[in-house]
Amino acid sequence: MEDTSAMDIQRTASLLKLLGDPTRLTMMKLLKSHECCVCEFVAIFNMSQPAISQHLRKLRDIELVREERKGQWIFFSINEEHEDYPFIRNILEHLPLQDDLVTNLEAKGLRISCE
Amino acid sequence: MEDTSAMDIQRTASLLKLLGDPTRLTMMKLLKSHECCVCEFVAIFNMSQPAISQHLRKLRDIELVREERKGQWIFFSINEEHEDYPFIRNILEHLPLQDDLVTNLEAKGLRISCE
DNA sequence: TGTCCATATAAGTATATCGTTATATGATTA
DNA sequence: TAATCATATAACGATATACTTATATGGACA
Repeated sequence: MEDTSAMDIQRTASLLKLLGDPTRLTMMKLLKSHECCVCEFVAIFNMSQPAISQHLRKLRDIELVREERKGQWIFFSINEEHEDYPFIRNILEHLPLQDDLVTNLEAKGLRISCE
Repeated sequence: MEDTSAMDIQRTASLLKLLGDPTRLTMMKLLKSHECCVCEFVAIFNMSQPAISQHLRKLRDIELVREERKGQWIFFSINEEHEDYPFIRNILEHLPLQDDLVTNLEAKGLRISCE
């Protein structure tokens, strides 16, 4: 029988491992203040669309983010209902705002809006 | 308003990556309440001595832990002076105590003490 | 001084991770 | 319905990671 506290360590370690990638960590910080769609992330990170899609899948697999289709696009947002969200929010609050990434997108006319 | 002591995304990501390993995360949690030497970790994690040594080196490389020789042994402790220690402490406080690992060591007579 | 013991490093291997390009999927819309 | 667009998946390669075993190092102390 496994010790339940060891499982907590285990789960926390895999959560931290997921957040321990600069692309995913920035994604999470960004999503804390803005919903974003895949193509926006592609523009922000200057990375291929599949690479972005794979990062988002990892975040979604453990339900750190949610997706919602709006018109042509699928928007991702932080799942504030996640059991570990308070813990995650704590981590994200230690990071500098990444809003300039979105501002730059807007400046280039690449920001998607669905109003 | 965001916390003023904002951490660099890149540096935070590599810190989280380091902590995102169950062995190292447990080590850090343990070190928060007990100094431990390498051979104690070997007994606790049931892992080879070089494996333990390599994990500790990673933690020491970014100065999360300090080492101090006491007699034959080298004891490791948490570096509370680390710039990011408050952040790290926050993470560790989210974890269940791992003191039973040390208690079990004592029960087996494997706990090293230097008095 | 020489031996012993704890720890560190070296070298090698298996697996994981993160990117790529090519292709599939599936909703939207013309 | 067919074309289009955004996104997902597949397949693959390069590099990183986390172990292993073998060996080196270096302080403690007989």
